Amino acid sequence: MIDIRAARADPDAWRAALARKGAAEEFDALLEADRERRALLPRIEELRARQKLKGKPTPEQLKELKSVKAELQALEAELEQVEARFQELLDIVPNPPDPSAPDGFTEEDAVELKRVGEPQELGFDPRDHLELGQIDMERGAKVSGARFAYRLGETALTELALYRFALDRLVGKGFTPVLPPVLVLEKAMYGTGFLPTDEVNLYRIERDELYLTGTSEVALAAMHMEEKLAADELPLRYAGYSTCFRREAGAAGKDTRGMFRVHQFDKVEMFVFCLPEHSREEHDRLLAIEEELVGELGIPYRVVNIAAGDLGASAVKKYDLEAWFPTQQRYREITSTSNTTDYQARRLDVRFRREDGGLEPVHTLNGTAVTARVLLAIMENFQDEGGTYSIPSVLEEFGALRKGAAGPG
RNA sequence: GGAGGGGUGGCAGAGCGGUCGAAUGCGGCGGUCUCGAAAACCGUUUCGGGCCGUUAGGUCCGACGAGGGUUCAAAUCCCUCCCCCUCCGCCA
Repeated sequence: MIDIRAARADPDAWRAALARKGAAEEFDALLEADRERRALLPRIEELRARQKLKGKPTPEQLKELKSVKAELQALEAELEQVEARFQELLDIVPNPPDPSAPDGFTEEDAVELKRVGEPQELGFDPRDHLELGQIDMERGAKVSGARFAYRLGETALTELALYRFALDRLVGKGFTPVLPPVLVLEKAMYGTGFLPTDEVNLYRIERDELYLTGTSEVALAAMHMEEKLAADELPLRYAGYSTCFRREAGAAGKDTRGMFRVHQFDKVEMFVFCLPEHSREEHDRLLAIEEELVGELGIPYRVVNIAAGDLGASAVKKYDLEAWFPTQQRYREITSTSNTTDYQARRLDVRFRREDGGLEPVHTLNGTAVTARVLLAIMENFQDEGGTYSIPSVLEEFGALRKGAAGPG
């Protein structure tokens, strides 16, 4: 949620920034609800003050108190409605974008920052991951439905090596490795901003009122919810490894072949809690780490700066790292890192204490280290004419075999 | 799954219809004392919000696991839910 007092103090600047996310009207409505709320509050507080009494009331006082109560109940009912509307708007007004996020509302409005590595001239028709790896989508569909994959044999080992490689590198950079829960309470989903807006993309366990997380970001961010951190323990940097679950509700018909877009995949995620004055540099640092990992693997990629209107509600700025996929003849997203400043921290109520004693929300950031998609990029980019692919040597020590086997197992 | 106990300030722990945002102890912070420190003593020490004020601050409201109810009035009484602890059973 946004800082309503800051917004109230400088409404024009906030409105202009939010307009770039297409949320100017919601912002206006929020300010209006805020005004109504603040008109009502003093009246209620005054009545509550009158209601207070030490000791037993006299009959005359009792009569007076009963009339105060009636008046109070009417105003409180009114306030309840106003507050509900205020809260509803506060839930949906997004974090205003950083000035350095480009204008625009679509994927195409993203600005390319750089390209690294040359896509290889293969000189033959490239095979995709289904032809190169031991991946069984048919049985996945039989057992779990569309968009579920079995990875077998060497493919399974190589995928695991990839996660182990990423965790190893992150631990070397001071990240704490975490195996988090993947089922979380509603308040964790709400606090991280996936609810109420992304409800349709979440798997929900109705019987136990739990949600399956679409990224370990949720459990990592919520780990410190309702906590007061000490300034000197920041930044806290975590590297979570977990399976991720997504309904992909808006993606019908998109990326339907293979395991490029599935309901269940695995991911190593970076998550940082830091001081507000450090979040920009932390964001650049997360991007640098993503580049380093993909660079070590030798995958050709580009970096894009996502347009303001294409950002999620929480992010003020987002970089995507896109790998070259020979069969698609284009760059596709493999990692993404966002600075969510104090937006998540406010919702989750994660604060820290300054030297002078003041409590304020921390800043939070997230970034993908690797996902199964990186494996697909490895397969496609390092394949040979015979239908096998070579594996980056850095993965060998983590249990990947030197050569991938050809064709499904 | 069964039986019992409990959730109050940074921690421990009282309070069990009004004078309680809350005794007391510990811890923290400031001070006195001291060459310095310890001890002792004095003071201070929750969070959120509204309004007033340029600031310093003032003032009022709310919060005793969460939500609802009773009452003029709830930490205190009633209901529902959540969480924690102990024992037993079950599973790993």
